[in-house]
Order: sequence, then structure tokens, then C-alpha cells
Amino acid sequence: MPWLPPQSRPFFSELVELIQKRNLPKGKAFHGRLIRNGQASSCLYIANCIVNLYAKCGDLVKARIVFDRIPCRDVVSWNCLINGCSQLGSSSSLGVVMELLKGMMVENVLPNAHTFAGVFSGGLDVTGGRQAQAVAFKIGCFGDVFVGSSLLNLYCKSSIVSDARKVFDEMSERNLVSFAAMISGYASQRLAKEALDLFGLVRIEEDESGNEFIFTSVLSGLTVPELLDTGKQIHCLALKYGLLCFSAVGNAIVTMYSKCGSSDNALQMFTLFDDKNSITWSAMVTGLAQSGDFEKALKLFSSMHFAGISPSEFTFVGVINACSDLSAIEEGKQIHGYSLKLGFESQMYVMTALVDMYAKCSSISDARKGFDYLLEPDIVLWTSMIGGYVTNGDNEAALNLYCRMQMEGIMPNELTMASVLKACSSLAALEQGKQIHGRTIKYGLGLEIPVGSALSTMYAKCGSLEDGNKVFRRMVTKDIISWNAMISGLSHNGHGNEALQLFEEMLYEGTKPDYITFVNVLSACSHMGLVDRGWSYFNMMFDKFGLVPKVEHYACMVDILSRAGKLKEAKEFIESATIDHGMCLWRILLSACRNYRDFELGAYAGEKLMELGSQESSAYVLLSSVYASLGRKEDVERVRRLMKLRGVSKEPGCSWIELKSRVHVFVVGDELHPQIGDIRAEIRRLWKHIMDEEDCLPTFELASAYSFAV
DNA sequence: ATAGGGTTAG
Repeated sequence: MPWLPPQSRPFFSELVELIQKRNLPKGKAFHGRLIRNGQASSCLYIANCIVNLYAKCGDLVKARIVFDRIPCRDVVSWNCLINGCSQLGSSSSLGVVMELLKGMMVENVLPNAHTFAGVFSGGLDVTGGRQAQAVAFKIGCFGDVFVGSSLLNLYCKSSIVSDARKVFDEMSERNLVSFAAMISGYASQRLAKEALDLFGLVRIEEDESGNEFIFTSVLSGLTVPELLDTGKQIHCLALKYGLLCFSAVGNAIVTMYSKCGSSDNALQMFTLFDDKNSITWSAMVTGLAQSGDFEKALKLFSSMHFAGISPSEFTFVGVINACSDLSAIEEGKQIHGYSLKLGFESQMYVMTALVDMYAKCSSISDARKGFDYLLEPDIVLWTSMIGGYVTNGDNEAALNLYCRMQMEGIMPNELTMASVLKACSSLAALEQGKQIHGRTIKYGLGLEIPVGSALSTMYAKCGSLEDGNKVFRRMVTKDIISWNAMISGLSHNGHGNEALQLFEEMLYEGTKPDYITFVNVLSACSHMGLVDRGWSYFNMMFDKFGLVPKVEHYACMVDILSRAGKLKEAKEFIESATIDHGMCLWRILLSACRNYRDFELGAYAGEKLMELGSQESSAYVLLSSVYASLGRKEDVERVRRLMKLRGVSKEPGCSWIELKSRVHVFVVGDELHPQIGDIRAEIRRLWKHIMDEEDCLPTFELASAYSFAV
């Protein structure tokens, strides 16, 4: 049967050429001619070629029609169709590929190595891959290098490197292709050591120096500064073996230098590059942006135009990120315009970068416009938009969008859940948070760092400390953020001792605290009135961990001292502070002086604030009340006039609470709540209770809150 | 006649 009659030979060679060129229009015309002169179905060779022609050109419908008309299809006919589907690579194609594999076996056509190589290179579905793997094993195609390489590549692409390695180890024959696939699998998982080990093995086992594929793969895994020297050595090897003429190798070297923190080497490599292509430019622009050289990145981006290379979607993503980090919205908008001009308006990655940029630049409505433009946003774009709302403080919008996403049946990922949980934390929306917790379990997301941390924070912030702690204890790996979240949760809910205990436990486990940890620890000391421990933690920051205390830490210290009534000590501490502390320290002292009725010191602190030009209304209100207590009426007037003169006004206070799925909002001075009468009566009752209590002197804040409320 | 690997991105 596989025989090509002499009269078909000229047609055959012309067909092969059309297939190689993927020339569908000419191919169609040629197919028409073959039908007219009766050659189309003269032999299986020609028929298969025609199936292959349509399949390679992506016209699977036509390929299938021709295929269905072949009277006795052989394994090649099926393989052509399968490969066509594989190369389309759409999400639905894997199902089709599996159907075809089944179909051929039903017709008693035995698959061969070509079949499986095609099947494995088609989709990214692991389940399908495993099924087909079993069939390949049974039929005895498993030993083939092509089959093994494409299967291990499938596992790599699905991020299951361990399974890929199993296939790799079990292969009876390996070649450079199998090595390249395996190395790149490790590299993409950032397992540089494993990738380098295999790279070394290539030279022993294959007795070869490798090829351009091996080099690009191993280079792409070198992404941290510690590997810079290794990267340099591999660069030298590439030079020695004459592989620098492959632009992919050069591109990988440029990226390697950027990621390993050597922009200089990257730029040098880039400058010496003979024929820079779009990838080279993108790699360099992105590299500069990621190293924090945003201006250089933007400059290089504009010179690209003059070099006659037009930016790709990759370049845009890189340069838009530079704008986000710079908060350079004007440049960002221009680049957005440029990307529209080049027709990237529907590119998912570009749009995600734009949404991030607008969100970071506080233009959340522009971010939303971009998001709405894409009809089928993928999960990363959904997550960026939701996360954008969260960073801009519009937590309701974040949750609304998340609900819409759920209704559209989009499966969230870890980062989506972490964002919506953060929204729940900020809103203190416990019920919603619990539901989302349920979802994470349903989706099998576990308690890995983004979700686990967000969950324990959410419970802690919503006052459900036990649940927060439960989640925290079940997390297998905790990072500093998880610890901070739990410590702060305990501290904020009045469990200062437990907060400090947890901090000690953290130190014991060898986790290094950061600035935020110390803010939480010091504020716990403040709530507990622990002056000595406060001092010891404050000193520990620099002495033990090399952390220079920031203004927040000074503020906590002032708070500790003044709450404990050590007002003079607090004043001396502020005046000896070596940092540019601004006004907040005096503001804390002033309020403490008011509460402790040390009006002289209060006036001193208040006048400091007046000198520094405070814009906080509370500073003026507090100081004038201090002067009122001292009976200095003219000073009261002066402070009030100053407040007016400087245009300081009071932001109305606002608070809310969620009860039985309803959110109750209160703004200072409003009468809107339907039960406002009952609420006021209850506040009066509580106030009376406080006043009746012995030794219970309400603070100034409490007293003013009371006077506002009733 | 049919097959496998690499470089840039959210």
C-alpha cells in the first residue's frame, strides 16, 4: 500500500513543497487540480499528504473532510490529523487528540511512536497525558526517544518536574533533546542546581559540549545574584563552542546577567550583539526595568524605534512595569497609546500590565476601563483587577468583582483568594471571609503562604483570634508576613502577652524579624504598659538585627512611655531622637499630656506642633483644650485662629460594622441609622457606667467621642 | 508522507 506510482511523483514533490511553506491558498488550488485530474485519491501517499497539508495549515475542518473520504486510512493518516490538532494548542484540542487516539484504536489501526510524540506535544492536560502514557507503554512505544522527550516535556510544562525526571531516568535512550527538555523543566521551576547538574552530565554522558538548546535552557535557570559566576562560566563556554551566533543563546545571556544583578554585563552583551531581534530588545528593556533602572529602560524603549525594531507584547509588558514602579502615569499613558497603535489592545499580558499600572498610579477607573475592554479576561487579569481595587482601598468593588467572576465560572488561584481575603480583612467582613475560606478548601488551595497568611490575618482582623491561630498553626511553611499577621492580630485584640510570646517563639524558630514585626511587638508592649520590655525590644532592633528604628518605632516608644505616665522621659526621648521624626511624636505626647492633665508639658508639645505647621485637626483641638484647662483664653483663641488660617479641617469620622449580613455605617453627626435613638440610649448607659466606676477616668478621646455621639 | 527540545512577559 505505501507505494507511490510513477505518474504521481511530480504532484507529490509539489505537495511537499506547499506543506513546508504552509501555503494554504496555493495548497487549496492544487488540491482542486488533483481532484479534477483524478490524482487526489489515486494512492494513500497523496491522500495523506493532502490531510497533512490542511492539518499543518491549521484548517482542521478541511483536513478532517479529506481524511474521512480516505477508504482505508493508515497510521500516517491518523498521525497527520493528530499532529495538526496538537499544533493548534487550544485548550479544547487535547480532548480532540484523545478522541482521535481512541478512534484509531477502534478502527484497529495501531498507534506508533510518531502518534505518541504528537499526542504528548499537544496539550497541557496531565490526566490525558497519563492515560496516553499507559497506552504507549502497553503498545511498546515507550522506549522511543521522541516519545520519551515529548512526554517528559509535557510533565515539565505542567510543572510536575518529579514525574518528568522519572520518565527521563527510565528512558532507555537519551539525546540532547531529552536533556534540553529536562534542563528547561528544572530552569522554569527555578531549580538551578538540578539544571546545572544535568548540564554537567550532558558532557559526560553524551560526550558532547551540548548545543544551543542546552545552553539556552540552562541559562534561563540562572536568575539569582549568587549564580552570576556560574553564568559567566557558561557564557565563556558558549563562546568557546561557537554558540553565540545563535541569537537565542545571546538573548538568554542578556537575561541571565540582568537577573543575576549585573546590568553592566547585560548592557555590554547587548551592545556587542550582532543582530539584535525583538526578543533581545525586550529582554534588555525588561532587565533594566526589573533592576530598578526605570529611566534607562524607558530610554532604551524609545531608541528601539530608531533601530527599526518594533516593540512586541513582551517589550510593552516590560516597559509598562517600569512605569508602574515609577508611578509614571504620563509616560504610561503614552505607551498605552503606542501599544494601541500597534494593535496590542487585546493582548492579555499587555492589558494585565496596564491594569496594574493604572491601579498602582491610583487611576482605578482607567484600570477598570482596560479590564472591561477584554471580553474573556483570564484568571491573572481578573486577579489584577481585584487586587487593584484592594490596593486602592475599594474593598467592596473588589468583592463585587470577585462575585461576578464566580458567576462566570472562572476558577480563582491563590493570589485571587489572597486578595479577596485581604478585602474581607479591611472590611472586617467575617461572614464573607468564612465563605471564601470554604472556597479555598473546595478548590484544594491548601494553606500555602499567600492563602494561609491572608486567612489568618482575616480571622485575626475580624476578631476571630482562635480561628486565626488555628489556620496559623496548620501552615507548614510560614514566612515573616505570616508571623507578623498573627502577632499583630493578637496585639490588636488585646492579647499583648500572647503576642509577645509568639514573637519569642518566632525568634526561637530562627525567623528574622523585620520592621513591621517590631511595630507590632512595641505596640503590644504599649497596650500592656511594659516600659522595660519596650526599651529592650527597641534596642534589640539594631543591636541584634541591624534594623535602624524608623519613625513608627519611635512613635511606639513615645506611646509606651507616655501611656505609662513617664511624660518627661518621653519628651527627652523625642528631643534626643536622631531621625527626622516630623510631628507625629509630639502629637502622641500632647494627647498623653491631656489625659494625664500635665498641661504645661502639653502646651510645650502643642507649640512644637504649631511651629512645625501641623495639618492635623486633632493637634489644634487638643492644644486649645490644654490652654482652656490652664485658663489661658487668649491662647485658646490664637490656636483656633491658626487652625482657620492654615485651613485645617476635620475629616468626619466614619465607622461600620457587619451584623447578620447587613453593614451598618455611622458618620459623625449623621442621624441616618433607623435605630439611632436606641443606640444613643445605650451609649448614655455605658457612659454612666464608666463614670460610676471608681478610678475610671475617661480619656480625652473617649470623652470627645461621647460628646459627638450624643 | 507523519514526530520531540530553547531565549523575552502579566
